[in-house]
Amino acid sequence: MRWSQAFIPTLRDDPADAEAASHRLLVRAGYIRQLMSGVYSLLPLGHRVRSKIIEIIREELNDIGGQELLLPALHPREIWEKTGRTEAMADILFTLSDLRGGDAILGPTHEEIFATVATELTSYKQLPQLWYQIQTKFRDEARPKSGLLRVREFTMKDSYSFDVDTAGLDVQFDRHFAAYSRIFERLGVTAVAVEASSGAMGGSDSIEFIVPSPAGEDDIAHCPACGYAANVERASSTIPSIHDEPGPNQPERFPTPGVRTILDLVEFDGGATAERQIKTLGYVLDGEPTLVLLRGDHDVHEQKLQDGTGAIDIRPGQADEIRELLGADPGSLGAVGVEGPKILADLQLADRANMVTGANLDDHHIRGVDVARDIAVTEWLDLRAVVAGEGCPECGEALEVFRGIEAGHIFKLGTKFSEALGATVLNTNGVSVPLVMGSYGIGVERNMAAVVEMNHDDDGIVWPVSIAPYEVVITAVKIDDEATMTVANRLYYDLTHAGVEVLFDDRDERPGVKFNDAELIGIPYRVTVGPRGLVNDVVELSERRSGEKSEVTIETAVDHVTALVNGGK
RNA sequence: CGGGCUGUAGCGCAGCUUGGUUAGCGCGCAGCGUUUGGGACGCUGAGGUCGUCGGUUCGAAUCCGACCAGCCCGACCA
Repeated sequence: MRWSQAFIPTLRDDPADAEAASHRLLVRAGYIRQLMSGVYSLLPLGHRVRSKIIEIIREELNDIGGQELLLPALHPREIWEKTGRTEAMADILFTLSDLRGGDAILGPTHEEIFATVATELTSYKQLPQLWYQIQTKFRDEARPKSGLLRVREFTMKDSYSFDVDTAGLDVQFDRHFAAYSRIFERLGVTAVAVEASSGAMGGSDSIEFIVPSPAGEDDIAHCPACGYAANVERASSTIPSIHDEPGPNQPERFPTPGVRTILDLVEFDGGATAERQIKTLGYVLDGEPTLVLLRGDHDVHEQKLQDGTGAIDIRPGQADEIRELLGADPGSLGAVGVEGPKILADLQLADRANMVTGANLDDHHIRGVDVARDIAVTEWLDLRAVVAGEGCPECGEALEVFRGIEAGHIFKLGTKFSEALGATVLNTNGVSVPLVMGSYGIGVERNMAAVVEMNHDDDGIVWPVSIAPYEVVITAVKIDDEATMTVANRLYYDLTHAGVEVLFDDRDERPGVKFNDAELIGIPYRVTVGPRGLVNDVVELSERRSGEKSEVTIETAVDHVTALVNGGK
């Protein structure tokens, strides 16, 4: 491509409000433009990168036996009703109606639709099957942000496996794990596999591939000693146990004027340290008032609350709801003697005694609380958010917590979708059994952004050769110099015919502008052609990532570049 | 969904408090000239329903109201 003819609108100024480095660079370098909140146009450079990412994914999926198909983005609502996910995913569904008044949904994911297609499978002899598509998803995120990292319309490679039993599922799951690892390696990102919450997908197991980056939105607990890694939505940890002094035979109420918080009670004369307090939170789970109990210095993790209870709609109770339920305002709540609402207690409260909690009477607390004796706990759950420094559940060493981008996610679904949609086959015994499914997703544009997050410097993007929009840029330093243009044109022709993707900077710009633009858009290699080198029959070859420059003769330039490009793939 | 903020030329912004000629600046863009191996300079010029609708007023980018859009923090999120 001749740059003078290309649509590459680079910008001098940073776009407003671009907090993520990848967003700022992709906009400045002319890859993307925002159309509306969470919706982006991909300009030619962006489209080229996207296409290359897709091709890598496609190759790896085909390699593990995947067959590509393409399902609609527009779905009838009634299929989604069958699995209950019009409820479970209600807050992100784009919905619309057609001219006949029918309800439709823009697909946020495709388990239902693939399962519907899979009803055509009839025998175990047809299994295993692995189907995938590369297609546009729509999710009405409440708050899109960080450019391509969190959007409302995006391309996803989603694959679905169908097996007659869980052993088959395990095989397909492991194959995806391997394929995803290769994909991220080829894309030029480090992705850490971590245990994750399955959320609204349900199912038994899921693994996320996380690209470490402060621009991400997931927190990962990681053990540097043994390699344990899990999303904090699911991570557990060990903490030192607390020895409680024996308390009174009965809990006793005492006045605590003005005490509203855990910290207030720590500082209150006659109060208690946070470890000796019970924190009582009022939640509403699927419309049902519920008390959530944790140690005073621990925080609830709502995803754990959701996963532990199976509730779909979770929200903190309003002040008036809590007062109606317990008779006191937040700040004086407790579960001692409470009957009626479900009481969920964090595992760390088990066996604790002589603790302090709210009395459900403003300005009063209760001390000497023995959890087992005094509180009618409905269910014990792991509800506590893991904090850095706590012990690894596998080996006990101190955990680290880091931020990352969810670049891929693989799920063992089981039979939830196949049962709901009637996707069954006959097994070897002639018995009709639901297909055992897995689903596996990679967000294409999000990975584009993740690559940029991990591969940039002060001058701009540094693409790996594998997905660079062009592999080489030829910079003609002086376009009105006949010798320069003769050599540059020749190189452009020869390299292109050698199979190298070349961007030929033949623009009427000053050299500094051309160098800076080439670095901003991140082309891995640059061949600089100008009078200064041509007097010695050489051109300059430079590598974007290292900045290293070398001179090669005109005759050997094509071979050098071709070797570099092929070596970089 | 709660809180905060912003909409003025392709991009980044000033002007609004205190209403009053042809609404400005930087970058970018077009023409001409000088320049030319790391973001050049001069001259000339094109480009704006001041987010939308309504109100107040002799007069609204400016004051008032509603709406729309976007951004940030939080909540939420396969």
